[in-house]
Amino acid sequence: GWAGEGPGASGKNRHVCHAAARLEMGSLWEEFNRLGTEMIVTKAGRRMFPTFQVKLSGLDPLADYVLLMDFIPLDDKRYRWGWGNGGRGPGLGVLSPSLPCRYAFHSSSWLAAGRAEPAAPGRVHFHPDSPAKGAQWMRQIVSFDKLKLTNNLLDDNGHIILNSMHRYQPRFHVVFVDPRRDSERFAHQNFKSFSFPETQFMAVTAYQNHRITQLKIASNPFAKGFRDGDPEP
Amino acid sequence: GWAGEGPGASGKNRHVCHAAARLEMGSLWEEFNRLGTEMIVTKAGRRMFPTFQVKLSGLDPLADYVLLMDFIPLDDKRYRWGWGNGGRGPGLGVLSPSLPCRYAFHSSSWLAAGRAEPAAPGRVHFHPDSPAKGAQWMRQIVSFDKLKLTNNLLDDNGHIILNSMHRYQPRFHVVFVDPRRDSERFAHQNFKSFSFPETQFMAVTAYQNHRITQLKIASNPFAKGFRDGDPEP
DNA sequence: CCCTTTTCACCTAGGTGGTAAGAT
DNA sequence: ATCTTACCACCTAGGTGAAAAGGG
Repeated sequence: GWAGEGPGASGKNRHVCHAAARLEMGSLWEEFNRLGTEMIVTKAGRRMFPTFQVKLSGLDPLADYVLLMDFIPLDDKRYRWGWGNGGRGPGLGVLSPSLPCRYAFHSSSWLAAGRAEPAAPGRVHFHPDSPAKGAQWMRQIVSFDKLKLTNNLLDDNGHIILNSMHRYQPRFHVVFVDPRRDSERFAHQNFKSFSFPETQFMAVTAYQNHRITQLKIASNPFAKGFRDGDPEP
Repeated sequence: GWAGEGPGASGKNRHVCHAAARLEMGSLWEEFNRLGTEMIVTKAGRRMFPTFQVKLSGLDPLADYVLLMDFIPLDDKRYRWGWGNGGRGPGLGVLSPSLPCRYAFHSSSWLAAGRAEPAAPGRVHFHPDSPAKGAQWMRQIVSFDKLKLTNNLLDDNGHIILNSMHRYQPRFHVVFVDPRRDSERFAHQNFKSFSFPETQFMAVTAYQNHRITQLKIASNPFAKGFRDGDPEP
């Protein structure tokens, strides 16, 4: 679906006010989201799967834009995976209305386990083709497949630093490169942000929900080695 | 070594007049050049080996530059590989003083065989990081490893089109992105070109000089499968 | 005969989750 | 007990020259 701009869309520069972004692979994202998406974080950095990809429209074909992503904590909680009631029955499953887990009855689920760790330095990831003309960005799908997630607070590879067992919302920003000399004064007008709720996820160092593991194996080409059954188109 | 600018260095824009480029892997290029470098061209496009790489200096760190390459015919001849005298003795080897072939006595050599084919459309290859700031270009070695050579006159992948059995000189160009509104009028002042004689080569569809083949196998990591003897650093 | 095309085994380079060991 | 790390087999993706087949 199309993510609307956040509050305060008024007063935006004409080069971004009509910008729109459609999330690609939306049905796959939703399939993961129904189970509770998990993303692996490692010391060396791990790519996201599904990859965050958007189709852009409404840009000025002749203007320059920078595209970037960041990740914001969805709440101030730390989570753990388990039963939480001493194993006498299924977990409550959902602590937040936005944390779906249909299968809590059959297995474990995510439970709040205290306050969030201090937020890591809020890094951003610039799309490596930045800057580029609006026409270039709109020509085809924009893919953030070079973006990597790490749990290493001292990372010096420019990867996105996240806390494991915390929940995050990816955000996508379109920034107009303002050629005016005093462009800093208009910085707040020159960008537009997009947030797709179906892309939120739990950062983990190892998968907790076995259904997530199976869906990753089934849909990520690089995990084909772990598929067992007969293939399907 | 450092390639000097061509004639007419005067009148250049101050953003390029001090630009300098040092060819990387110079000793490897010279080793190939001593034997008579050959580069494979294919329908699908083939990378060069050695890869054309330069270390830049003298740019304005804050100015934008575009980097690109093109290939110019070294003469108006078509060549063929063989003895050329009916097999009664070694070939003459060198038809041009700039076409070295130390080993003509022991094997075959390149011989002129008529006038050159009509020149293919003179394409250029933009370095994919273009445009970027001078500081970015000077930070590390600039590598043209995405550049591919093809003999397909109808190529629509943007590869460099060359005629097989013809000799070429790679050229490297540094172009200052002039922010002035009437920058077209200064286009001739805003670039600087570099030409390294040790990078000239013969375009071929299959290697002719067996020594070239062996040196490629010995030095290109992707050809390691064809090495036989014991390894060396 | 000379040159080009196609296919192939063999590499480099790097993205997967499994697994077992390690850390707290 | 829970979470993290390091290593591994197994993939994708794509760059090599050899060899055989194709074309003029």
